[in-house]
Amino acid sequence: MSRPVMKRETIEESAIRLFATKGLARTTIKDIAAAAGVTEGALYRYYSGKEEMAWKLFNRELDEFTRLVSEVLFDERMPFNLRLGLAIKTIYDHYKYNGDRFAFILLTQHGFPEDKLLSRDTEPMAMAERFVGQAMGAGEIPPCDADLYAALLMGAIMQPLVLHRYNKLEITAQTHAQVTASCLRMLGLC
Amino acid sequence: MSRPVMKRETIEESAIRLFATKGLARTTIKDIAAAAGVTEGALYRYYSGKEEMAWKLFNRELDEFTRLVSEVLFDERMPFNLRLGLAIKTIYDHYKYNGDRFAFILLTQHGFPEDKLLSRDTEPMAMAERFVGQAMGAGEIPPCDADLYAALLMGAIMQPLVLHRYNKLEITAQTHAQVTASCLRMLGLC
DNA sequence: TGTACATCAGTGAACGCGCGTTCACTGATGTAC
DNA sequence: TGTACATCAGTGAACGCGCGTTCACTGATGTAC
Repeated sequence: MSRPVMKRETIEESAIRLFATKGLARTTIKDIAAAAGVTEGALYRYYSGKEEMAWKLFNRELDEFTRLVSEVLFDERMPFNLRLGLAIKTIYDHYKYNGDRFAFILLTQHGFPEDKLLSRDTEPMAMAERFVGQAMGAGEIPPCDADLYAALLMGAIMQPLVLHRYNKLEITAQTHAQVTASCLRMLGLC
Repeated sequence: MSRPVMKRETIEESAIRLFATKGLARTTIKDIAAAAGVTEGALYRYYSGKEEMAWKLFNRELDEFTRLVSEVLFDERMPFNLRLGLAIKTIYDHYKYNGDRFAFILLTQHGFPEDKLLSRDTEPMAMAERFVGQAMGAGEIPPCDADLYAALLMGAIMQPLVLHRYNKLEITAQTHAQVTASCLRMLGLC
């Protein structure tokens, strides 16, 4: 048995939840510590500071998201339209069951300094672009700017989730299917 | 002639530019004052504080944007598809010629406390929803959730601009036309 | 088994600095007469 | 026209507080013998 009942996970969950709801800047170390039931110093056993913690958690969650979606998006046993549909279902499910973790990467990305954002490698955008590129190469999508279509796709898929987070849009069990249908029409991938 | 050469506009322009590039939280009063060529106290002649200034500027810019787009989006002399195309052109032009002002409303919205966001009335989303609703009522768009389609539309239109701001996507003179075509396909409005 | 020591997650109080804010003041411009 | 005064945009220095961070310490758990 590992030595004590470490509070690391509790701290990280509290931080993510607060970052996702109040934003990076408005969340203080004191907030996080209180939510996690520890004192403020405890945080520094695991991270060198607030900024580093936020950035590491952000990368962890974004990598996890990209991995999850890539798995179905590039499963070559399925046709492209089915892959996209499953990817969208995966995204909406992930949002449904991990609202805070998802909202964290969805809403706080603009809170980091630009140079940090630019240094990331496993971008979701690169993933989307690769998908569109492959479908285009296979002749399933009319020739186009893969990166522009990737942008349109990501924007359309994510915006409903942002709005839902602000209680401005209802999301039902059918929503992901309607989003999929719309995206397929947009891409000309039917 | 109004009394002195007031620095108010300079301060506001500097603030918007800094907010748009560094974000609300990372921009200090000292930054704004330095960029505007005034001392820090000058700001308080026009605003009661940093928060109030940011919020007022945000509302001003968002209202201006909504007004601009509404003008063409609800011009009943044109058919719906033309209206949407012109609205998208208007948006992309506004971004092109007022990059900082646009990026300010595009990127800093998640930096305000949620209750402030919820109190706004002239939402761009409401505008988009109204447009989709009208087109649907006229039988030009197959029946659907107007609010979901509005979300998809807004997401698709805005995402390329966000990415361009981070140097992750090129935008050319033809981009807005490609975006329009994609959106029309998505809505089934051809 | 019991005793002495090592480890280390978390404490709690203090620190100090960066930040937003305040305010008595300046000096240029406009107004009264 | 000239003189005395009012106005008020912007100054500059000080303030104070909220915040992230530090660090000597505690006490529970594991290890050596």
